[in-house]
Order: sequence, then C-alpha cells, then structure tokens
Amino acid sequence: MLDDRKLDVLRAIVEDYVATQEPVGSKSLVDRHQLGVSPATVRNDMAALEDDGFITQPHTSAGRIPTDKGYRLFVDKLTTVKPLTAAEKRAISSFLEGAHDLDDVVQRTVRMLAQLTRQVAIVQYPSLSKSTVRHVELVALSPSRLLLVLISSSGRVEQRVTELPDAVDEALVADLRARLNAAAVGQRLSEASTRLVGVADRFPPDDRSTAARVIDTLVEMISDERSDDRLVIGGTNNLSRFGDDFEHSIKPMLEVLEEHVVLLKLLGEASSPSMLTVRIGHEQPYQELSSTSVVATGYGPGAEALATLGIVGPTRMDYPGTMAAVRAVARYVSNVLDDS
Amino acid sequence: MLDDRKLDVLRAIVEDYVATQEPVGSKSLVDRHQLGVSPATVRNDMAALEDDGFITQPHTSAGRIPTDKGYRLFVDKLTTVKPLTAAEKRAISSFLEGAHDLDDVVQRTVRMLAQLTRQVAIVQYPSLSKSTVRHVELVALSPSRLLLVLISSSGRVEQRVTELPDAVDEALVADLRARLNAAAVGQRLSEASTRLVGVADRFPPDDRSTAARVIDTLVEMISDERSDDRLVIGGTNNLSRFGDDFEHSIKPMLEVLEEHVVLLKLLGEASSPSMLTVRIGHEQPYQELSSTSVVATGYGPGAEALATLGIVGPTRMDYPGTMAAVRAVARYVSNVLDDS
DNA sequence: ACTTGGCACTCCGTCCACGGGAGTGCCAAG
DNA sequence: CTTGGCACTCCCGTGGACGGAGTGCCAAGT
Repeated sequence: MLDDRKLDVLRAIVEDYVATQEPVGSKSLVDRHQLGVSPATVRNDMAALEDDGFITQPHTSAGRIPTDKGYRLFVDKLTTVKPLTAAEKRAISSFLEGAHDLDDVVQRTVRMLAQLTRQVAIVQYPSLSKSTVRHVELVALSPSRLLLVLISSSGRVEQRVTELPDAVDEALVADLRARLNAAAVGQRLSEASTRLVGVADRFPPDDRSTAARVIDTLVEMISDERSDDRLVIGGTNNLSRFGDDFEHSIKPMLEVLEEHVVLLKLLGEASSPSMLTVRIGHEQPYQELSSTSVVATGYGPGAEALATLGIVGPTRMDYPGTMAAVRAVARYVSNVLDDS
Repeated sequence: MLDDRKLDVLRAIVEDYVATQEPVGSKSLVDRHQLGVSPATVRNDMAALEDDGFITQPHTSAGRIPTDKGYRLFVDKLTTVKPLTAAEKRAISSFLEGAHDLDDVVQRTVRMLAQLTRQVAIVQYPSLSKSTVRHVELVALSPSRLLLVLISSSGRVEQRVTELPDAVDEALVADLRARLNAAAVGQRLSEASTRLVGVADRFPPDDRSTAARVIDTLVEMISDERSDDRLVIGGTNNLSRFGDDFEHSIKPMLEVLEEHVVLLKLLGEASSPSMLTVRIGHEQPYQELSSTSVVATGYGPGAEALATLGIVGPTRMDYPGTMAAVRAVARYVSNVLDDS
C-alpha cells in the first residue's frame, strides 16, 4: 500500500511545505527533489496518499499540504536525527554553565531553547515533589518572627516568614533546627511532610505550640510547592512565525501563554530525558490550538525527570531540527543540574 | 487660540476615537455629545485643531484622529481622574494581601494590573540597591560547600552556593555568620559591600582565605543584584487589543517584550509612587513603538520608590481609566510591602 | 502493471471599474 | 461667529473578467 516512493513523496511534501509555507504541487516536487519520475506519477502517488489521509488539498486544484496524520508518519518513520553542529553544542554548554543559581539556569535554558528552535520555549521549574530535602534553615528575624528556608536537592530554595505565638530564644531555634533537619533531610518531600508532623510532640509542652506553628508552615510550603506550577516562557517574539492568520493561530496562543496551568498540561508528564514527546495538532488537548504542535521532554539531574521543558510551535515546523535542539538542551541542562 | 469649546471638541474626539477605533467626523460628534453647536461649527474648530497639530486626518475626506500631541494635551489638561469602584478596590487589596512571599506579590501585582487595564503589564522587582540588608545566613551543605543567603528589607531573598578552599567546621561558620551580620545588617546594599571587605582581615590567618572567599561571593551577589534587571510581564494576551496591523504594532512589541533591558528603559526611572509617568507615542525612545504609550509609576514601601511598574498599550487607549488603575495598584502593592 | 505525456477542467487570487457613503471645505446668509 | 447648503474628494466594498497553477483522467508506451 505505501511503497517506498510514496513515503519519499510524503517526506518531500512535508519538507517543501515547511520550507515554503505553501501548498506543494507535483511539478515543483519533481523540480526540487531527485525523485526520478514524472509529475504524472507523483500525482498518482499523491492521490493515494490523500486517500489514506496523510495529505490534503486546501481547495480543489491547489497543491497538497500534510495532515496531522502525515506529520505523525513523518516524525515516526521518515525522520533521521539531525545532530547539532559542534559550534551549537559549544554555545549551549558554555552558556548554561555560566549560570550561578537555579533561577539563572532556568532563564538561560529557556532563552537557549527559544533561540535554537526559533519557537516559543517553555521550561518548568524542577519539581520539588520528586526531589529530596537537603537542608532546613531557621532564622530569627525578631523574637517572634521566624524565617524558614527550605533547600531541596534540585537546588530550589523556598523561603517564608512566619509569626510565632510566643517569643523564642536562640536555644529553642537551634533545637528546632536540629530536630527538623534530623527528621527531614534526605527524605523525599512527600515523605518529609509526614515525618515532620510527629516532631512537635517531642517538645516540652511550653514550646509545643511554637514548634507546631513552625512545622505547619513548613508543611504548607512543601505542599504549596508540590503544585509545581512555576514555569518560564521565552521566545514569544517567535509567535510571529505562527502564520498570517492572527485571529486563529496567534491570539489563542497568547491566551494559552497566560494560563500556566494549561501550559503544564500541554507539556505533559515529564518523560525520561532521552525520550521526546511530540504532539501534533489535534493530538494535544486544546481545540483552539489545533494547528499547533508541542515538542517536549523531561530533564533533571541523573536519569530522573524532575520537570519538563519543550517548545510550542505551528504544526508546520521543522521537526528534525526542533527535536534535536530540544533533546540537546534537555541533556545539557540535566548535566548542569547534576554538577551543582 | 484654544477656547473652551475647541478643547471640548478635542476631548470628544479622543473619547470617541478610543471607544470606536475609527476616525471621527463632525456629524457623529454632535450626535454623541451635547456640544450645543452644529456640525459646521465643529468642522471649523476641527480645522483649527488640525492647524495646531492636535488632530489629523488619515486621508482627505475622512474623520479626524488625535495626534500624539493631541493625546498629550488630553492627559495634561482634559483628564479628570476616574476613581476605581469600591468593588475594584476591594478586589485589589484582598488579592494582593493573599500573597505569601515577594515572588507571589510581584506575580499577583502584574496579574492584577493586566486585568484592570486590559493592557500588557510590567512589574520590576523591588531594587535591592536602595534597600538594606536584613540578614545574612550561612549554611554548610558539606564541609567545603557553603550556601549563602542574603535577605533584604524589601523581602527579596538571594542565595548562592560557593566552594571553599578548605574544610570549615561549625564554629567557624557561626563566627563568620555573626561577624558578617554585625557588619552588614541595617546597611544599604551599596554600603554593605564596602563594609564587608574589611571583615576578612579580622580573622586568624588560617581562616582568612575562607573568609575572603565567602565575602567575595557575597559582594558578587550584591553587585549582581544591583543590576536590577528582573521583571515580570503579564497580560500578553491583551496584545490582541493593539490593533489589526500585526506587522507594525504587535510584532515590534513582541520583540521588545523579549528584551528586558529595553523594557526597563521604557518604564523609565522610578518616580515617586504618587507621580505617574505617561509617555505617548514618539515620546518614548523606541521608534518601532511609535504608536505605543507607556503609563508607569514607582512603588515601594514607605514613600520611597524601589522599583517601577506600569503598562504598555496602544496610544489609542483609555488614559483616565488606565492611569487610575496603575496608580491604585502601585499604592496597594506599596502598602503590602510596607506591612511585611 | 506501472509510467508517462497530453488535455480539459476547476478554482484561487488579482486586477479593475463602479457606485455608495461618509466627510470635508468653502461660501453666503443669518 | 454660527449655520445650512453644496460640490468635491476619497475610501471601501462589490462584482465580473482573466491568468495561472494544479489536478484528474485517459490512452499510449515500456
């Protein structure tokens, strides 16, 4: 049914359409690719591909454009990975390694991704829920105000100030600090919460309400953070690449970029850093984005995927190049997180 | 030269044009406003206003639209402040007060601003350079790795990890912590840097290189942060309100939104929280944004302006409403920062 | 059985001419 | 100084004509 030449034709159609943004006809196809057959033959193949739903024509007697199904076949079967140039690789690693803290890493990553793919880039902050507690720090700002700092293995630092019911002295703070760290350090955040609640009971009655207050706040910080809704967006200027139909391609995208919750759904579950998720057109869950594709992958220190990063662009995009860039950036940022 | 009626006519033109987005003619003006004169009279006034450069016509025999100079006169002389409704005020304060940390405050502020003005909102993070050191915290992550946390009076927390030349014990860390805090707490950041450098000398020779390393990092953190380039953008979906001319109004705006440095210039110097800066069309420094206006003001705890917030929108915008909203949000966020 | 050249057909996009409509400028009268 | 009248200008939407690109099908060739 789908012999090799038909696949070649499909590939050629996808490539030409991505390059020119215009429906591609049989004539221009044979001109620009060495298919070794005549336009008439190509027409027959195109008719067959259309019957199978891989391509379609915007109107009778126009050229063909790939359908979502066509792109899907293209990325699944017809794509050979297009490795980045050495210069690009060097640029990525040196740029990412210049970062000094987690915020900086994330910022630079999103920038790099947007620049390489010339698409809108999205990077989710490393999730705390899968990472572990590295340290809990308490700082008395005044006798009745305490600053809590939570440091996770992913390098994320979360802080909050809490008002205490009673004044505390430095000894109690030190005691709290020691016990909280003993209970929580090394634990995954989800377990740390449950471990912490028990700690209050082991304080003398006088201090118990203070301890409970601190622990409550800490647990709240942990669960707040587990919602994982922080992300950074970059390359919105590449929206101009989405096409000329502002109302139906750019406007809905702008709406979605405001809704971080929606974006997180778009990125999908964090997959392993070496696995790319590609969702083409209707394959992603939002109808308004029916001509939009998502290329995403997980990243994080070690082999574990703590969070997701990726790009969003028109279905009509350079999949091989984009996929290579997303994968490469995910690898490099994972390495950087590993080191720190 | 400009009698009262001409000013009335100008105001009516601005209001109608902002509302309808279409050139306004003499007939529709007298229909929609009680000017008490005939269209012909209005035409004479319009001719005069055009001679003076306050309005212009896109083509012969079309209605008039305001020029930048016209808008300028409008905001300077013809605008009466349009106070927010009680419901709006309540919404702002309750929404902003729900924030638990500085990030949260900034996020919510930008969201609120975008929602109230239906424009693109920009909020600069409170500048550290004008704020003071509240606390310095050191945490030994391992014998030779130290986490430095810097907390400023504006509630901003900055952290960084540094590698030490030698192993340190808890006593040295405590000593460092005490001395650094003694030297820096309460100081403005600019002074804190100079104060800190002297501290290293007062350590015994064995520890001096470690102390110097820590102080170097701290000074670096301070000066890095003094660059003040962090800001948050919201309401980009309101870009669709910029008009139909994608290429010349939306695209350049998208470019600019990527360049935070440019945005900071656009916002301008932080003015006092009660003073609004309005830049109309060509009055702002970027040619590509010639049909864009900026409404900005400073904000911060107390009367001092630590940073700037504002909105960017088409010159054709509702100035009274926008100005009221920007001012109100700046006041409320200042209050919130004051409390915390 | 597949490939190829030929040919008629379809449909889009563009150009152009046309007319209605909104708005202006000017003038003369109140 | 204001007002009604009037001729004029120019935009913009509509509709028909036309060229071009591309298709589908058929009959002949390999």
